[in-house]
Amino acid sequence: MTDQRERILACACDLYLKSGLDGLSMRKLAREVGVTAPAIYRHYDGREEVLSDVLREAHRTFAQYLHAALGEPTALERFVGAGEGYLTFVIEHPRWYGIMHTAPEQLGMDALPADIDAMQSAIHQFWIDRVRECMDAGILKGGDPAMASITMWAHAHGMAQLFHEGCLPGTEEEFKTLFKASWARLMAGVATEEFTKNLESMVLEEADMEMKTG
Amino acid sequence: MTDQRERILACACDLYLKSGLDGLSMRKLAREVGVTAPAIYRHYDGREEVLSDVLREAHRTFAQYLHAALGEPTALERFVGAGEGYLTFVIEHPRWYGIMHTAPEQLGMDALPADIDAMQSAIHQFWIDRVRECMDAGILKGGDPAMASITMWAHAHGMAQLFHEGCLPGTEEEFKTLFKASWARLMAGVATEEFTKNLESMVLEEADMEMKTG
DNA sequence: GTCTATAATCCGATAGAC
DNA sequence: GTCTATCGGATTATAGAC
Repeated sequence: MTDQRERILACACDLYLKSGLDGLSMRKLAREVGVTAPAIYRHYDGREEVLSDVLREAHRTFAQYLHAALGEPTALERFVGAGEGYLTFVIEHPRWYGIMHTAPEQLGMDALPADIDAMQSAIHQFWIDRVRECMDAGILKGGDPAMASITMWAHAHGMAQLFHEGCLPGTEEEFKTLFKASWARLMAGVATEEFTKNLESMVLEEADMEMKTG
Repeated sequence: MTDQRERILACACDLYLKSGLDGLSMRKLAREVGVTAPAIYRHYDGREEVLSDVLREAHRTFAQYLHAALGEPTALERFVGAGEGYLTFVIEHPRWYGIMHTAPEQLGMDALPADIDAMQSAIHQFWIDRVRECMDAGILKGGDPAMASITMWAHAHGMAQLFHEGCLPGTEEEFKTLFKASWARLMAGVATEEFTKNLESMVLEEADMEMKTG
């Protein structure tokens, strides 16, 4: 029954979110479902396939948090809304955020399943679209939206990681404030205007040239 | 003999750098050293203590990469040099970078040993000092150096993570270029000047206020 | 579809001989 | 200091009865 497979997946998600990757074994999963271990193999080929489904659920949930911003009327609000969705997901679902950034080999896979890879690409593309919108609206500086989105993506991802590692002091609420203040610094730039003038002509254009020719 | 303990540590580092955390078991370590497993316990209380020493080596190496920048004559060059040291370490030693950002519990420890915690603090402080120098030199905008350094730290860390996860396309050399271009964007800011003017008066000051009163 | 039973591996750690 | 031998536990996964 597909019914039972869904029950198993639900339990697998619960178990992972509660105990982490190491806590998600076929035996414990079976106990959680209320059957014995071999019964799981009737519905899943092995642990790897279970993890794939859990990972799929993580991406689905993450995409929901982001797509909520699509209801906003302006490019700026969709941009900010997507950022807030990201931030909320990071705070509310650290474990799901974690598995999404766990190397496939560590999950016992040689490579990511194609459909999950496609979900990642779609999420990445969603971000690029939000950035392009804001470029067109004169909110973000012009240029390649994919490049600018990498900068913001890296910043957000780094903040999330440092928070989850406990490298940033404070509670969740303080982290939210810290995150937004840091984002604002990224928007405005950390260097002085005088220095930036020199930097832009020296480094930025040179690097963009290299990227286009390389 | 301390001699043998050093040999074991060297093998443990090799083994970890080659096979990762899961590949570093007491049995495999013993085989690598050329003895049997119980012999390791004469020099180390257990796996946890071995991992502590490996982690210590990672921090030592990382600190060396950063401190090389202290030979530079100006604040800007020390700042840039530290950034390049960071980038080089990230590229040359992904596994060591990885273990430095692995949760203590995942290493089988309840907490980080005090001396390693102190090494982390020293590294963090080193960064804040470089930022403060550049603020004093008029290169970076004024404010709390610790806050500005978090923004840059998060960006660099995020770039490193995305690179190691394979989320960023390209070779190591292309990543270097990408990293520097992204850094330049962080220095100059991603938003337009018009938008930044509004943002600064709306969000940034408000957030800084919250941080100071909170 | 689920069960019992079990195979086959791996692990950390220890006792006691030498 | 190192060995052999072993304990006690975990895991994935399968065979075959029901």
